[in-house]
Amino acid sequence: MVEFTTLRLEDGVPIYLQIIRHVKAGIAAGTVVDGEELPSRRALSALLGVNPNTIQKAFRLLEEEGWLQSHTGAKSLISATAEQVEALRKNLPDYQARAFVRSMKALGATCADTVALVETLWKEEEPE
Amino acid sequence: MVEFTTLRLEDGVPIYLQIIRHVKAGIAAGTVVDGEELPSRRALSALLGVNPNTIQKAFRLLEEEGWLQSHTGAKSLISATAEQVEALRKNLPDYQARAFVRSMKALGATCADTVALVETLWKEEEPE
DNA sequence: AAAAGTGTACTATGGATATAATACACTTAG
DNA sequence: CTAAGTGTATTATATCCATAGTACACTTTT
Repeated sequence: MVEFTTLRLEDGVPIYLQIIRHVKAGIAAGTVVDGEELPSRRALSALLGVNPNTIQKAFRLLEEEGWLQSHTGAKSLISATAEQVEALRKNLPDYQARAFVRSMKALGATCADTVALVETLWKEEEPE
Repeated sequence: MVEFTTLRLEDGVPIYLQIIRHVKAGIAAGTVVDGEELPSRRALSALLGVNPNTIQKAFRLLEEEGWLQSHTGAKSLISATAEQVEALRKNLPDYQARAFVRSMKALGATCADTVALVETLWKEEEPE
């Protein structure tokens, strides 16, 4: 069952996008695998305190992108081929890192300062 | 005059927020200083291809936060005390780095991998 | 003084996001 | 089989973002 208890919704970003990214991040990290079961729309709606239509929108878009399969009446399952996973694992971190580097350069930071900051925060942030 | 020619608008983030962040980043980087002149609402509207009301919203919020001063009929000027700048220079990079570290952890990346990726992209990205 | 430029305000419209409330067909568990 | 759970669809409402057009007072330039 795909976990959503670790998903903390932040405002400023559309909820349905945060749900989509959470699923993709799980697939890229390997904690979510092909064939795995997803919570129902209604259950996830209750868990996150979000309207069922918002969950449906996220799941519908994920299905259109080929990351899950749904059949009326049955539970939805993750769908991820090896090629899909590999592409995701390759592109997702790269994309995020590029945006980060760009923003840090805009702030006038140096490469060394940025790396030091990342290393410091990496250890500092919640040891799980 | 505060420069906006380097601002490349991306979609998915409200335009008025991108304008606000661009100004703040400039102040934090030291390329935008106290008393500096801003382009008029109409001029910046034409430059970015954005509605004047959107520019006005960004400038109004910046003024409410104390980053600029406007007087009807006259041009708007940057307002940034030493304390404001120092706080910005301290908090902005930290905030962005935290979000980055969190997202990279969600993708299952290691600290070493992340640092290596940042260093690689830092050199790669546009040498201006 | 006149004209141009600037800040500011207002109304109206359209699209995206999110909520609310139903409704129905299908699958699964009892 | 029956009931509960599930996916799916629909209509309506509210808010935010952005655009469009207009208007007016003030400042600066000419």
